[in-house]
Amino acid sequence: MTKAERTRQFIIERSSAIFNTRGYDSTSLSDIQNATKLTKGAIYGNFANKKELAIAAYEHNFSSLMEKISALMKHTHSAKSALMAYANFYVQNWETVFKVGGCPMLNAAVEADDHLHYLRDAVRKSMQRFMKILQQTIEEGQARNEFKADVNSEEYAATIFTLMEGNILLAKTMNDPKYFQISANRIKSIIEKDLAS
Amino acid sequence: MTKAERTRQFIIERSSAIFNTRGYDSTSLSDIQNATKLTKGAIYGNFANKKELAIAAYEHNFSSLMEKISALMKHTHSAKSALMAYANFYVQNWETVFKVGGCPMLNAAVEADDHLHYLRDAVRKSMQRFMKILQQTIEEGQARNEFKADVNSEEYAATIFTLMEGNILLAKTMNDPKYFQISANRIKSIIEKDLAS
DNA sequence: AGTAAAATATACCGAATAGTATATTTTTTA
DNA sequence: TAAAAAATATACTATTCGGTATATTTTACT
Repeated sequence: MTKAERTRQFIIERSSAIFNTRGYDSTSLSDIQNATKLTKGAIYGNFANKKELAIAAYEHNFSSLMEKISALMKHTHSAKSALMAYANFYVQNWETVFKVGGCPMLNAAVEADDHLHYLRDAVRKSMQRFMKILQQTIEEGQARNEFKADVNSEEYAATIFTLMEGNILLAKTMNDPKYFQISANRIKSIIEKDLAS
Repeated sequence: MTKAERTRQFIIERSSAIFNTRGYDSTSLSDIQNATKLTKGAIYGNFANKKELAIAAYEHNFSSLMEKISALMKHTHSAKSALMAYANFYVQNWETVFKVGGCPMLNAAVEADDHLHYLRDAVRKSMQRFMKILQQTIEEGQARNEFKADVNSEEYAATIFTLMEGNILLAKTMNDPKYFQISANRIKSIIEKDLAS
């Protein structure tokens, strides 16, 4: 890893939480200078412009969250417990996630979808990637006869994702983590009543 | 209504969609000048600063959406159909809502909860007000023996709200209205299987 | 170790930002 | 309709914005 590559990574790591909390548009270069204690020369020597850094920061924010969740999901022995690992993730880790601004997909999507167009592709792809993992988990459950074969895996993946994102919004706005338990219970109920064979 | 009151209302009406689409922080005074064809003198003669206008614009965005939805809910004859009127609102009206930036609660909450603190109170109160309507609808259903008496009305209100907001995020990001039907079906299922007595 | 190349710092640019003081116009009221 | 009051336009702050050209420093290689 060259010096530039290390600096680039350093800038991403130091600025990603700021982008996630302040927003990708409202985060300024002086915010990044402050966080990194680097000058514009160093920043613009490693990124063509703010957009490029914003996209890199988003990818970093998304990846680090997704890795945590998918790691928890992989440590399970059934499709149900994998889905519940996701559902319970925020019950246990909401404080850590909120400290760096909350769910990157939620935050970036709101900015991207009719304002920061340059972020749209990255947000869309990452959201698709995330839901695909849920869908595959459901399909693995179906392959093992743990889940019914005739349920629409894509639809249930979307429903679970929806419940989680909506609850993040609600819990964050109300500053009350009780909602995470509600959504986890709801997801459990959906798995047991609709998915389980 | 004095001239100033009319102008104040005019500025709010012309700028509210811009705040909702571009974001409350990223919307600039020149955006507002453009939309109203008024000068800074007129704008600052009617609002102390951008914050005051942003809050007024948010209240307007929220109210106009809530009025539409609660009007549809009131035209129904049962708690179930009232809840379904909400669930189906976006199935039918997503294009109109998306044209002005989507759900004001979703958009403003993301900005408010750890950045634009001055918006936090307004967003929190409006979200609470909105969920309270859902909760009251459920409780009315319970009073009429349409719904089970022992279900937690607040919890189910939150779940339905969560499903809707999560789906707005998903449908808007993916630019695909199919998700609204999925959430409407899910809410119907919850009503029939969990709430209905 | 010395030197070329790469990386970073410094000093600047023009444009846009929110906000204000004052001049002008429009509205209201006597 | 004339004068007072209210509302709006104009012209101007100081600051911050993203970005760049160039000087300086640090890194990497011979």
